[in-house]
Amino acid sequence: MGSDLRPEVSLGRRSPMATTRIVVADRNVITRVGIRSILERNAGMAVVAEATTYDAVIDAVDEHGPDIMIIDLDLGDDTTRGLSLCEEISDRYPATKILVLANTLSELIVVEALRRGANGYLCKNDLKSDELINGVKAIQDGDTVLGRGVGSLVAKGLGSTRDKTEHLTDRELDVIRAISRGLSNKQIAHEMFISESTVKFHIQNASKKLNSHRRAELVHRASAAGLIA
Amino acid sequence: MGSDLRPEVSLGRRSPMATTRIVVADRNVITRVGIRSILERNAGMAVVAEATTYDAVIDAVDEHGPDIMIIDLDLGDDTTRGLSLCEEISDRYPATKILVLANTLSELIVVEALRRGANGYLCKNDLKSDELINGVKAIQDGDTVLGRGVGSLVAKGLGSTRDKTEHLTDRELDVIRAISRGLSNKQIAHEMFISESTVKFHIQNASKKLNSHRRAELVHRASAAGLIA
DNA sequence: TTTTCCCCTATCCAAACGGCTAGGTGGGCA
DNA sequence: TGCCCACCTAGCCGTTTGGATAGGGGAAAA
Repeated sequence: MGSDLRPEVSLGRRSPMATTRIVVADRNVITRVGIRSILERNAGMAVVAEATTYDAVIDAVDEHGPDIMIIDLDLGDDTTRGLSLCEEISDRYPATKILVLANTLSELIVVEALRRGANGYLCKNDLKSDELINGVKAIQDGDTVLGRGVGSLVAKGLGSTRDKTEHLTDRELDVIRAISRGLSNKQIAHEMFISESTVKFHIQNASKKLNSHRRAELVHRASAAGLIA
Repeated sequence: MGSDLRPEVSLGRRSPMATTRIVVADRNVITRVGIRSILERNAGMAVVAEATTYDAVIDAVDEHGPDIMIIDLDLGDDTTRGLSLCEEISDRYPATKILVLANTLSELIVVEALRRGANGYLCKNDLKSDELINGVKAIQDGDTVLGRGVGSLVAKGLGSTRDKTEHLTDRELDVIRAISRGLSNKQIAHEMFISESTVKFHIQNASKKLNSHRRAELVHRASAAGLIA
């Protein structure tokens, strides 16, 4: 089912013995070293660069033009930038495949990443070594790889909530962050220089998008989706 | 400053050339491989076992009696068990030093871990390879190691909020988890087979401990502290 | 230019919440 | 044995919510 989404066939440029050149982006050394060890244990894969910031990722891709880019979206404190990064890389270097390696599983992020050009999405938790290796191979062959649990999540979301989900507006996020700090609508209104009605308006819209019916749930979902700190 | 907390001097049992035997507990392969690679790059350190569940940790320590145990508290879906694990290990194997390697930095967890026998607390994010290595060495020498940011956090918390913070009871956590799912007090009461009054009671107690005044904030704090998923 | 989207505002009402006080039970530890 | 603590229950009252409905303005895209 994965390959249906992006039906590109693998180009002939990959001879059987060529090494796959990989760039790894993750702010965490342990993870970088771990990925490198697992991949290089496998003949034919070489990690040619590591990056820890969004800008460094761009530089690394510019310099090495890797076959595959393995990236944790969560480099800075803003997952949104990681998503734009996917877009930028897949626009400028269509030949470079992107494998997102996330900490958390969030429907919102998964669909958004795929939409912006990611070729795969694996969740670090409970990932096995060979799943990583096979994932990389599959992606290089032009498949789209969704890890265990990810696929069904996306499938579920695609039918029902995709349209609602889209993404939250800036003001909606501001309001949610304020709520997470325990502020009442009145306090939020005052802080944001808007009326209480508007606060409620934003909350209701955000609630519909995240499919929640209580502000506590709203905060939790936004938090779990990595939308707020 | 770290060593002041636990002033044990290093025992003579460590000859200069002996290898340090280490057990690593983390549910994430990438992390396990990463830690192993970083440590074994260093002569004199050997990872003798890896564990991915609470029970496996106990088994591993029973079997290998390691010098150092590196553990991510977040093995199952219950950090509390990770904390009891620290207690159990430090009780039964006082010679085994415990280094907690956490994903998130939470005052609550840090103080609790130290109280229960952890000898160090490092945060994976932005950790450098040599910080890990030096941390392990320092811990083996009997020091208490608190990573960048962790120390000041604890110092800050020690004065002010320690007493209130303590820890949440099981029921309180259950209620918070239910709240995060968007349930009303009535629904929670029904689900937990208790009265609505009791639900409110638990919420109020938990709120005092986490110093919040609104259920949304409560959820957010518990979430940020890693107490709920 | 028309549509679309984000942002802002308003009013209504039932339900839910927070904060409080004041109790009762049973297990574990000193 | 008595104390502490986690757990459970009750009622009150003012405030805050959720949910619905019904608008207007401005900026950008189609």
